[in-house]
Amino acid sequence: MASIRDVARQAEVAIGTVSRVLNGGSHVTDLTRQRVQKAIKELGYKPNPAARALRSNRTHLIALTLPELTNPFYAAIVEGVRQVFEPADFRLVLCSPNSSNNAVPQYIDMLANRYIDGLIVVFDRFSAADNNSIALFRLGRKGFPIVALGPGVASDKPDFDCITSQVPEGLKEAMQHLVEMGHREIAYFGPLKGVVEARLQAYRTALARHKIKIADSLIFRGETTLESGFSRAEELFQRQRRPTAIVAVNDMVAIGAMMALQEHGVSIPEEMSIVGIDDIPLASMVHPTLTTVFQPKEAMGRLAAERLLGRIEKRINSFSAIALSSQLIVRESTGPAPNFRPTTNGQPSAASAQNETMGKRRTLKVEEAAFKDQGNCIQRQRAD
Amino acid sequence: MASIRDVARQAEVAIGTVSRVLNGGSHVTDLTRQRVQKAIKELGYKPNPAARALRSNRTHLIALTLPELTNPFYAAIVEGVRQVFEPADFRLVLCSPNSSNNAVPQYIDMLANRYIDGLIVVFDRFSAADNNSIALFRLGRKGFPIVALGPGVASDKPDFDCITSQVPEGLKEAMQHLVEMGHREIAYFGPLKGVVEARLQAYRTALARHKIKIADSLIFRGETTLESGFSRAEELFQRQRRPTAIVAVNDMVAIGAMMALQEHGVSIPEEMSIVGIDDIPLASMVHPTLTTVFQPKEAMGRLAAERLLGRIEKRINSFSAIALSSQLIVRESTGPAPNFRPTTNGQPSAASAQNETMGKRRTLKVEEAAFKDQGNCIQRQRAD
DNA sequence: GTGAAAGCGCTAACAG
DNA sequence: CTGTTAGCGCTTTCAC
Repeated sequence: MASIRDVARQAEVAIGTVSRVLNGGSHVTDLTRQRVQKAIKELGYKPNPAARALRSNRTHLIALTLPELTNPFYAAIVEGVRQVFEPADFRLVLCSPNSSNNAVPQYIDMLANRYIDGLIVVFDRFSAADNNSIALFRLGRKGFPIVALGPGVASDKPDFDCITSQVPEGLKEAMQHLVEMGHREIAYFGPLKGVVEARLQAYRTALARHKIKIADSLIFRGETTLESGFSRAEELFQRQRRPTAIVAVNDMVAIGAMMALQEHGVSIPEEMSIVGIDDIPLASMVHPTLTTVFQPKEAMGRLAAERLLGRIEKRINSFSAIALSSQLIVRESTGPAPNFRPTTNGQPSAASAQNETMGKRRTLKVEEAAFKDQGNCIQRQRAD
Repeated sequence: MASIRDVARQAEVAIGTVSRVLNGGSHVTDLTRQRVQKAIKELGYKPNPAARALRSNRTHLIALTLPELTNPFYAAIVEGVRQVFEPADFRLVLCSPNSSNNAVPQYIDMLANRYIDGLIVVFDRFSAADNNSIALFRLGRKGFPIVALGPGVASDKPDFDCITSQVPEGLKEAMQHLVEMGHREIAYFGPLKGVVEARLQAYRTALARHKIKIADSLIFRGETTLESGFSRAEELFQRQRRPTAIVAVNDMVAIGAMMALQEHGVSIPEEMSIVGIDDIPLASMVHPTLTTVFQPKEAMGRLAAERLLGRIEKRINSFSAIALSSQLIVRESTGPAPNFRPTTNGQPSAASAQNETMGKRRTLKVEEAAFKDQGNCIQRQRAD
C-alpha cells in the first residue's frame, strides 16, 4: 500500500508538499500540484485514515443511533443525514439497537473514545434519570458534538442541539378533525412512556378541550410497530362496544390496525376512522390512504446533520432546540362517525353526506407536496 | 485525555509494560499488572483507536452493507452478525443504501482504505458484469476479508465466502403444496432480476415439473417491498380472470398483497392462497398467518460473521459456499383452490373438506421452533 | 519480566 | 513556495 512517502518520491517533492496538495491545497504551484496528483494517481495512493485520525483527532466518521431499523420513518431520517455528510466526505456509521433494544451506550463509548467525530441520537425514550441520557449530557457538557433527534428533551438548557417536529400541534389538528366529524369515542394506540409520551398527552389535552371524557379503556398501550397496531386492533373485537376512531402513535401502528380491521370486515372509514403519525411512504399507498400527521423526516435529518457538522467544524457553538413544523394530512382513512349528523353552523360540509358515499377518495385531501422537505421551524436558541 | 504515557508514569512502569497488560497480558507479574490496572482505572484511560489502528493495521471495525433498512429480514441478519462481533470487541458499521439504492461502493472503498477490517455484503443483485461485484472480486482476490450473504454468486471459484439459504428448495416444496391443493393458476410477485432471480426460476421449474403452463401474464414484476406487493395485488382487480394463488418473493410482498386483497374483500385462503419467503416475525402475526419459506436469518448472520472473523484473525484461509437449509412452513394463508376436489390417492386429506371450514386455524402447521436458528448446511468448500 | 527505542503515516510548524 | 522535522499514541522488537 503506497504511503505519502512513496508519492513524494515519485513526484520528486517533499512529503510536506504532498500533504499540502492533499489538504487545503494552498500555497502550491500548479506545476507541483500536477506532478503530485499524477503520482497519486499512478500509485493509487489513498491517505491512511488511521494516521490522519491520529494526527488530526478527526476520524471523519459520524454515528447515527436508531431505536429500530424497520420503520421507514428512520430510513427517511438517515437519508437526510446522508445528504449532508456524504458531500462533506464524512462516513456514516449506522447504529442499530442491540438485542436489549438499546443502541446508544456502545456508541456513546465510540464518541468518548475517538472512534467517531460526532453523534446523532434518535431517541425513542428520554428521561433525565436514564443512564444513557446522563452519559450523553455529560459528553455534551464536555463539548463532544452531539445532536438529539426526537421530542421530549427535559432541559431548557441543553448541552446539545435538539431537533423535533411539532407533532403535538399536528395531533391537535387531527383530534379536531375527528371531533368535527362526530367522533366521541377515540382510542389511542401506542406506548404510555418515552419520547412519544407527548403524543398521548396531546390526545388527552385535545379530548379535554372538546369536553370529552378521557376513558382509560380507550388507551391501548403498545409498541411502535406494525405488529403492535395489529394486535391492539384485534383486542377491539373482544369488546362489546368499540370506539369509532383510532389515533395511532405512528403510521406503522395505524396500518397494522387497518390490516386487522379489514381482515375482520370492518370498513374504513365508514365504521372506523384511523389517524397515523409520520407520513411514511406507505401511508399514501395503502387503501384507504391514511390520514396522518406529517413529519418533515428528511429535513429533520438534514438539519440535525448540519448542526452536527457545524459543531464538528467549530462553526457553531450555541445550542438550539429546533422544532420543525408538522401538519395534518387528511386522506381517506378518516370520515364522519357512524350516525353522525352535523348540528353546527349552516355549512353542510362533507360530513353531512351519507356514510356510504364518503370515505373513499374524498376531496378534503391537503396538498402533500407543500409539506415535503420544508424547513419551517420554531427555534429556541441559547448562546453558548 | 489520558494516554498510555500517563498510565505508565502513574503506575511507575514503562510504556511497553502498559501495552503488554492492555493486550495479551502475557509475561507480566501479577503485581505489575495490578499496578497498571489501578492506574488505568484511576485515569479513566482508554486506548486511542486511531493510534492502535495505525500501529497494528486493525481498526476493529467491520461493515455490513444492506440493500434496504426496512425489511425485518435484514434486521435479523444484523442481529446474528452482532452476536458474533460484539463479544469479539469489534464495532459494527451498518451501511444503508444511499439514494441511488446502492450501499456497496462507499464501503468497498472503506475496506480498501483501511477504515474497516472486514466487510459483509448482503446482496440484492449480483452479476459478474456489475461494477460492484468486480471491485469486490478484486478485493477478495487481494486477500481482503469479505463475506457475501445472499444467493446467486456466479463463480464456483469464489474469492470470498458466500452464505446462502436453500430458498429454491423450500420454494419447490411450497409449489408442491399449492399444486396438491389444486392450484393451477399461480402468480409470482417479485423482481425478474438480481439475487432473487433463482426464486422466479424455482417457480418456473416447479410449474414445468407439474406440467403446468407458465403464463407470462401471471408473473408480476415488482420490488421486494410491502408497497410493491400491495400494488401488484391491486392490479389483479383489473383482470377478468384471477389466479388462485400467489407466490411472493418475500414476506413483505406477500403481506402487502394480503392487505390489498383483504381490502377488496377477498378471503384468504378461501379465494386466494398466498405464500411468502423469509418467515419474518410479522408472518406469524398477521391474520391469516402466512405460509412461508423459512430462512435461518440469524444463523446466516452468525455464520457470515464467524467466517469473516476467522479470516480477519487468519484462522480461516479457505473459501466456502455454504447453503443453510430452508423449509416450507405451512400456516393459514394457503388452502385448497376454489372448487378443488382431490382426485388422487385414497387419503381424503384436509383438502377435500368444504372451503368454508378450511383456511382459518388449520392443523397442517409445521412446528416452527424446529427451524429456528438451526445450522444444517450444505457446504461446498475449496482450499485456498 | 521489564525498559528503551523504533517507527506506523500523517499534519503542521518552522526554516529557508 | 517548498523542504525538514517533530511528534500524535501505540505496538513491537531487542536488550538487559
